[in-house]
Parts: sequence; structure tokens; C-alpha cells
Amino acid sequence: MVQFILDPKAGVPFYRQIIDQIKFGIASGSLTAGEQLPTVRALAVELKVNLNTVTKAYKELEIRNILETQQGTGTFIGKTVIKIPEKEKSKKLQDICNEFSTIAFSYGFSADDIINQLQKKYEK
Amino acid sequence: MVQFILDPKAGVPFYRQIIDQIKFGIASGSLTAGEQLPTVRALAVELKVNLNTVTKAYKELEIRNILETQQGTGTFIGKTVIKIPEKEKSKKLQDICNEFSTIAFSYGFSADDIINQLQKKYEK
DNA sequence: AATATTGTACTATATAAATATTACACTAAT
DNA sequence: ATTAGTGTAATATTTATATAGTACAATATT
Repeated sequence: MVQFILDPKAGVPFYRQIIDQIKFGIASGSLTAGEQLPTVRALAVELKVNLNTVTKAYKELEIRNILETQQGTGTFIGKTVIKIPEKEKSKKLQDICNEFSTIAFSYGFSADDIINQLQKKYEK
Repeated sequence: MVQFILDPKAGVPFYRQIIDQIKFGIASGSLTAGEQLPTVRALAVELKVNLNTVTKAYKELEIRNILETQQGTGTFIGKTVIKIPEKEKSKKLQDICNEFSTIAFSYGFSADDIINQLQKKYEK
């Protein structure tokens, strides 16, 4: 299962954020082969976006054989293993880290401040 | 200083690519507080885009307090940090880290992934 | 004071992306 | 057969992006 989240400030189209989160979710193991995804309507409501936006994301992943859809039944994670190049994974992580460290800097926080806060919270 | 480059095939709007490269520059230390950026006209010519495209990028970063602009003088990497009361600082840092980690998690990254990335970058 | 350079503002145009709405088609369960 | 829930399709509308052109406003330099 994956907790989908859209970031309007990311500058990345919503449907692409959905695609990426599914793709990375599969690659990281939090989404497994055969698992059913939320229905297009359910996810649209959850993310407060249009039905077509979710459909577009699912559709593109189905074309790439990453998802399998059965009309009337649902959308599922396909069996084809997807391996995201280390380079791409690293870039995504960097992008996220840059986005937030830059914001943190503008509030006067340092990289150490962020690291300490994260460690305090997640490494008890 | 930063070497700006636009990729028309990236699928990311030009103004967003400019924003990303400035943010990356700040986060990576190649752009430092107080440093002057190219003028809107100079960068527009250099990147072969319209004046308005560069303006839009600078404007958005100014709104987010990442850049500081002075009409007639230029655009600079922000040096004045956003002032927040001491007692709210901790909460602000928590908020930033929470949003940060939530987004990272949605892409399948762990807290350790984030911490390692930050350490790799800032604690050499 | 005059000039050049900087950011800003505004209107207009064209195209692409995203959303809204409605209806249809397939499947499973009753 | 009927119903509820699923994905699909199509059209129209709105919003975002990028460009072009022109003019204005603030600052630094001469």
C-alpha cells in the first residue's frame, strides 16, 4: 500500500506525480505484484483531482505494462518487474532534498538542523 | 555562479527548470547568500527564451523568499532569513520535516535514505 | 541632470495541459 | 435479470505555458 500525496508546489503535473509514486512504490517494494490499486474514482476523491487525471496516470502505466487493468474489476500492479536505474532514484531523492533544504535554509535552519530533527523523530 | 541550461524535451516548463536550477544551486552551495543572479534580460538572451519566462521564475522564488529583487539593481540570492519567534522555530522545523518526509515516503524512500542523502551532501 | 541598466506591468496571441461533465461498457455479486 | 462498482470515451471548458511587443519605474553611473 502507498500513501499518495500530491504537491501542487512541485511544478510537476498531478498525473505525473501519481505515475512516479506508483513507479517508485513498486521499485521500493511498498507496492507488490498483483496488488490492487485504489479505483480511479476513489483515488480521484482522495487526492481531490479529476477522474481523468487519475485515469491518465493509470493509462500510461498500463501502456508501459507496469499496471494491468480489467474493466469492471479494477487496476492492479503488473508482474513485470520494474527496475529504476540507481541514477534516476538518486536524482529523485536529490530533488526532494533540494526542494526542502532550500526552504529550510530560507527559515534559517541548517542541514544539520534537518538531519537532527529527522534522527530525533525516526531513529529512536 | 551557475550554468543554466534548458531542455525542451524535459517535459518540464522552462520557468520551472530555471527555478529548479537555482534551488539546486543554493542547496548545493554553488549559489550563496547575497550573490547576484544574471539580469532577467541577460538570462533570457542566454537561454533564448522570453523575458517574461525568466521574470516568472524569479518572481516565484521571490515570493517564496528564496530570492530578493531590487528594481534597478538586480536579483540576488536571499540573505535575510525569515524571522520567526524562538518558540515557534522548533514547530516550524518539525512542520518542514514532516511534509518533507511524507513526500519522500510516498516515493518509497525511508528516513534513512533522506538522512544519508543530506549527510552525503553537507557533511563531507 | 542625463543616461543606461535594472526589474515591473500590461495587453495580446497561440498552444498545450488539466479539468469538468456526461455517458457508455464490462464485470461481479445478488 | 438487476444492481453496484469498475474502467473507458468523448466533448467542452478552463487554466497553464510561452511568446511578442510596448511601456513604465527604480537605481546606479556618468
